[in-house]
Amino acid sequence: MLDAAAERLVAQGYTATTLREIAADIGIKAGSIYHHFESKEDLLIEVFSRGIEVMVDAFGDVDTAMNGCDGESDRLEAHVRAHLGALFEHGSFTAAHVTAFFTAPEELRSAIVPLRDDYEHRWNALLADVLPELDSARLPIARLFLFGAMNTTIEWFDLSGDLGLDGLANLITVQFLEGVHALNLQRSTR
Amino acid sequence: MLDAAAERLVAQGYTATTLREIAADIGIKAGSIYHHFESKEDLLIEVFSRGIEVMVDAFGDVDTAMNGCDGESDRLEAHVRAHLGALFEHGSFTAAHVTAFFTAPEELRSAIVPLRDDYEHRWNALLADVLPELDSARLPIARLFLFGAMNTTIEWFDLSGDLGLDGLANLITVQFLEGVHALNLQRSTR
DNA sequence: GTACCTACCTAACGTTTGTTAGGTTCGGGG
DNA sequence: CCCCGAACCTAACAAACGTTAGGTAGGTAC
Repeated sequence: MLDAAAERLVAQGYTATTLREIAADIGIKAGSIYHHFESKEDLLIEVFSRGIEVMVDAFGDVDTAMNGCDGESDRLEAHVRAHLGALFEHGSFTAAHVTAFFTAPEELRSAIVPLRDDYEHRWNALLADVLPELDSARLPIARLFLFGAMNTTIEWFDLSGDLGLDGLANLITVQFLEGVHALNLQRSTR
Repeated sequence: MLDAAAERLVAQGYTATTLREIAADIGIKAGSIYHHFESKEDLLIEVFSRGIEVMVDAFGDVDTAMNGCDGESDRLEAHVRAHLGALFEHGSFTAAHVTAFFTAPEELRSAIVPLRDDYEHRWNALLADVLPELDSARLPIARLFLFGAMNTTIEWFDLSGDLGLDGLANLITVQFLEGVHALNLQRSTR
């Protein structure tokens, strides 16, 4: 049911996602949803929260898997890969979060913002490690550029194409670190 | 009235934007809108179209203003500045387009897509000029990265801050061309 | 003065939305 | 066997939506 809600969110945004549709998707009636959640807002808060949980978990998994043994740029690429994985490989929760979060009403958003902040802080810390020479005032901006590049991929990236998520992660990372010119060196650091 | 509709679109997305609200914003009643437009869809198609018009016009103005006399990276930066200007300085049409387009129903979107394609082709041509050594298969991907960085600025950039749109355009351009490391060289090419 | 047009309003229509109250089914525990 | 709770359904509610028919005010043209 949370999966169905997430997919509707991706396709239609907050307001256009109706409880009757979600219910129909899983073969029940709209009123039955209220046995599990107190309201539409309650249900979709859960969806958005899980979207962040998936991202945070993926981030943490990478951190524990590679403890300081690899190069910094490989470490960054692994985290980019994990973020893309959250977007494309772990259901629609993260995709729903990224696409529909800003279509949700303010009071719902403010309940989620603390979780978002936590994830953003992790990325800031990672970027501070990987790019120690970068002006700390520029660090959040660099992160936002990177997020922009990663998150808009849901609008165009074809999972079934030749590139694959590994290739995409490599492309985004080298482009981020070294600029467009480096885009020719495909899979160079792999 | 189109301005009011655009601002509602930015704040709430397609479905949550109601004709009664738009009408109230400009001091008339909902029914009166139908004297100017045939339907809600008709009205919002006009808003989305103008969002692209603003971008295309800004792009064209730069092209005519600087005919080959400047360096390629300055030319790119000028176009980035123009795109950001369309987002922040020419009403809410472009902002509405970028944020709410994907929340609109399919049949509306398909009426707008040709205009979007036109704008994207202009950028592809520009990037092919500025980056002649870049693999042409990677060119649309490079453009999407750049669009991602530029368009997500509406979610975080503070127009009243110290940086300004000129500074932001410079930051995005050098980051795009040379990678994050270049972010320290603020306003270097100016 | 009459005719007409533009811009707006009023009042309602049918539909859809989130939500709720009350009822049904069914499996497991005492 | 009885009871209870979980999971679901039916049927309706008030509110809000896009949309429409018909009416009104004010200006312009002849």
